[in-house]
Amino acid sequence: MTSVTPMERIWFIVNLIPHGSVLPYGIVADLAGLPGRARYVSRALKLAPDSLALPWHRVINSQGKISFAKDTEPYRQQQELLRLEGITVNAGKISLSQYQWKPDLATLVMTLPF
DNA sequence: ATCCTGACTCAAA
DNA sequence: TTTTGAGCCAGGA
Repeated sequence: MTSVTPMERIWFIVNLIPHGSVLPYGIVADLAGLPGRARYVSRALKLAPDSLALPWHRVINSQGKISFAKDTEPYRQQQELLRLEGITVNAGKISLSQYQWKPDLATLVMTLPF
């Protein structure tokens, strides 16, 4: 009996976000089957082992903004990683209508380990 | 159990 | 459009 923990579900979803795309915390939670737990997503990313090499920078908040204070190193790092994928931060925001990943749900569900 | 914290969200102002 | 405030929900002290 293999059990997939809530945190592992989140890591799984984040790992699926394509290069050049982003996804809000709340949507990641929804796709992971954990509606209403956006804050849990941020915690899961913080605790994720580096060995997983998750594309954590592709997760932003629902307002299209990076959720780190803009005068911090993590903020600058995330902004740079996104820039390398062709995603620009204008006036502190990222265009969700332009970059948000919209997976084919029917296909996605079949790939889920949960 | 109680209180505080946070890589969140939504609605109201 | 930006800022607040209340709501939210695990974790940790």
